[in-house]
Amino acid sequence: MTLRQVEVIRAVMVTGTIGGAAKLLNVSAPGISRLVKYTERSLGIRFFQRQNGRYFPTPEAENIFEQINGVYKKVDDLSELISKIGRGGLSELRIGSVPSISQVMVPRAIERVRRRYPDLGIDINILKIEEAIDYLLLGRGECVAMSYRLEHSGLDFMPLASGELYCIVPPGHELAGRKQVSAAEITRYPLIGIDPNDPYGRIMAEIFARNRLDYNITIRARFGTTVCALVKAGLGIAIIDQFTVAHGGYPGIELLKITEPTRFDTYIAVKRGAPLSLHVEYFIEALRTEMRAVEPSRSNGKAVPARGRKK
Amino acid sequence: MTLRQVEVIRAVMVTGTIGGAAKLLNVSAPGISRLVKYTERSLGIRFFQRQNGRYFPTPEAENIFEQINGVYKKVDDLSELISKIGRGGLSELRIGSVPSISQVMVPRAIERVRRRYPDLGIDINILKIEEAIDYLLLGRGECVAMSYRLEHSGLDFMPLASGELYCIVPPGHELAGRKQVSAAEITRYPLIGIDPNDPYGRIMAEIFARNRLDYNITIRARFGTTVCALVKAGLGIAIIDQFTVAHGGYPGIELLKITEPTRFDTYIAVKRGAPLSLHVEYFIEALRTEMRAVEPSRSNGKAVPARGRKK
DNA sequence: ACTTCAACTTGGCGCAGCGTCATCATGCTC
DNA sequence: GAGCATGATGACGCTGCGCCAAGTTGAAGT
Repeated sequence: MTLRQVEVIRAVMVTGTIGGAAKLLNVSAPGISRLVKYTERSLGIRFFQRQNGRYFPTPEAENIFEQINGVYKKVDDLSELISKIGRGGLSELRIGSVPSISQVMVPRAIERVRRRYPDLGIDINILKIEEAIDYLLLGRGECVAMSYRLEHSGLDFMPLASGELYCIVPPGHELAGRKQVSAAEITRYPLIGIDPNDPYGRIMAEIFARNRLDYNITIRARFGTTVCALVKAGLGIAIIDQFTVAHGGYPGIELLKITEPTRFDTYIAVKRGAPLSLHVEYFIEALRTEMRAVEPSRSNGKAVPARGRKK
Repeated sequence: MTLRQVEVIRAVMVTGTIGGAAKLLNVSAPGISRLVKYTERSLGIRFFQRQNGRYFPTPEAENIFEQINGVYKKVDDLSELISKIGRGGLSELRIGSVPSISQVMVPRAIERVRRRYPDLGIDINILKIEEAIDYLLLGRGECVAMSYRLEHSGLDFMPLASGELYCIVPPGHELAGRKQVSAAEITRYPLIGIDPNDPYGRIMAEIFARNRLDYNITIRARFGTTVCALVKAGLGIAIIDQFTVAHGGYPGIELLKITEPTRFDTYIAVKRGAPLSLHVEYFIEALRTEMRAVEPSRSNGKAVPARGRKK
């Protein structure tokens, strides 16, 4: 007894004719005719009386009809539940992100996720570095997009994308309109920066350190967006990762390429050993796609397989 | 969503492994593996987490599991009902027969029916000719095995089998041990017969009429079995159709072939236009088979199709 | 550290269920 | 009696799903 048989029998009972059932099920009549006959033969039960080319149920079939409808209803319930879950219902995607990535890239990735799972509940958290570990370990979320990798035996890191750093200046600034600037030039202006104790701040600082340049942070902020706001307000210039300002993510400032090579690596952190939900996998893939799309240069060929996270 | 998929998902959930499910469903593991994967892919839902070659349900699947069990239960109910009906439960075979056929042939046919439909309720009626019409027209039964065909616009007749007539004598009778006797010889003894007004009786009488023989009925009975009993008691000899006494149906008498050709036709009568139940069709077929098996001579090749009653 | 084992996965193959269209038989309608 | 609608049947092709054999991978045993 297959579901197909139940379906077909029911359709014939409902419509009363083979052709009607065929139309109802969007198939051609011969298939229905054959399947009904085969089913009757294999079960040893006659469901229908043929009377002048018309089908009507036998007394036995009346009994069966109720049961069939019961089965059908249950299957309907099941299908509905499945489709609800298929659209993301009944479950929640809980993810975190450091501020730089959450500014532009995460919303774009989330938009993709929403399209794929319209009913999915989504919980996004902006986390500072130190919060991310607990966030994952305590199961408050499934993954965190981070701007560097830290060693922790309870976490796994997967590379996400690599970007560059830019120098941002307010419009009308002396440097505005320049194609690119060197690190040395940057140090000649009042700088707005992130606390170098913060790993994010260290990334910014590293470029000067590498070139043994002295620099002077006039204002320290914690988030890249704050930095942008301060720059926009004309309080100085700054260095920032490209993801924070991608897609015109922060209007009213100008981006300047930095002569020296820079690199800004991002990662997805997950709790080690915890299986990933389908949704979060989709999110990670979407985020990776979005971020690689703005990567400065990359052969961009191979897509990292979604589940190859071990080793 | 096919029932197969539900079945497989459930089996995997229950057993926890692909192999276990395969064993449970009596198929090989690759099929299960593939179907599960295909189903997950096509529904966009992950039912199982793969962990160290072990399957366990995702949180979503837990929800679905209940529903699947519900479907399963309903399908089980349905299967049970179907198998009950398949064994003949919930319905009744109601048939009638004239005495001559009911004596030996009907029970043998019914035995076949019982084997095929162990749970089928069976109602057998022994009917005199005149009762048969009402029996059918009022829907008291679906068919009647009769020993001749009558014209009635409300009934249809289908040929059943043709037999011969025999002369029966008590053991020790003068004719006992003879291979065959002629009609003329029979008339020399006291005869036990059926009322010639009764169509059944007329059949017996016809053999003498055809040969223009005078004969003398000393005792008149109504049923063939009564005739047999009277013969057995030594009260005379008689002519009787072979079906009544087939398979040693009436021990204690001797059968003598009659020299002249004889013929005893039987029919199945059904209400015209009324559809036949599967059971009664099976019964008719069984009865036909039984009766043709004792027919004196027939190429015995072709089986009349069960439903070819029209025209 | 190497082997072994027990799972699942993958590839290749074959059958049969069920889809299609074309054609035919039947009973109803005008 | 011609035309129409409905099913039945035949021929044929695709694909789901069965099988076996061989390849992975993590866990356990020595």
